[in-house]
Amino acid sequence: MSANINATLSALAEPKRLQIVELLREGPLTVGEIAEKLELLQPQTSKHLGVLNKAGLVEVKAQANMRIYKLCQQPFKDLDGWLSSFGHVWEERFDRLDEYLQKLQGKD
Amino acid sequence: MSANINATLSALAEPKRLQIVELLREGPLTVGEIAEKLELLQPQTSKHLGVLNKAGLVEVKAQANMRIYKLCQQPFKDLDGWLSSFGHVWEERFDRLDEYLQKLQGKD
DNA sequence: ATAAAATATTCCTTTACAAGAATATTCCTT
DNA sequence: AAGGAATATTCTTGTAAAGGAATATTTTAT
Repeated sequence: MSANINATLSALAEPKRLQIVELLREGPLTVGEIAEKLELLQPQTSKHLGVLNKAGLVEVKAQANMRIYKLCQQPFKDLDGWLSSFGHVWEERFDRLDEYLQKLQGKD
Repeated sequence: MSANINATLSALAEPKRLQIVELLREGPLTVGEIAEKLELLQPQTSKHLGVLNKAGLVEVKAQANMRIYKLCQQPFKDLDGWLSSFGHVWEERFDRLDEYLQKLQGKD
């Protein structure tokens, strides 16, 4: 459903949001806990979580008057899949730069 | 030398730059070729390549009056490594949300 | 019903950054 | 040496987005 690498990368590119994601690796947390652990103000914590949620990186569950946020796994799997599409680049024994240079030479 | 995930993510978050990186998966290219294939103007192509270079995602080799750009592998490996640090999150059989909810219950 | 706690939302200001256009630089060719 | 090709740089402008402060919303407790 979501292989939107761009959206995932944009959401993760913001330092505070990256921190939030890293914190959530250890398990679900409420907004207040996230704000406290990362020393963020509550409003910006909520806003960042909103961005992460919109990008599909995070999901919420309401519990009493608080919201518990946890990571979604799909976008991370997608990102991992995308990264593996680079695999063959490193696999190649020869440096394709040499190949390219020879190709240039041949144009004379 | 570089495990700067933030820098890598920021550089990749820009759509055109992501395209450039995806294009370079298939091998080294000159600025002109990149600009042509992605239908970008040369100045912005150079600028995006500059950003990618500064972030360490790409390296240049001067050849005649052109510059050949190719991907660096380290940052992608780092990113892959970072992603695998999420592994244990999905591995866990039980949803830690349940665990968290029980912990909340216990606070009464 | 009211107050208080937890979270979300709005408004404003500031900043970062990408696009566009023009120009500068570098290197080759003749 | 001069001209042209490939690339880089500068300057300006427009825009998206992050931070701060204040306020609104929702839920629980009394």
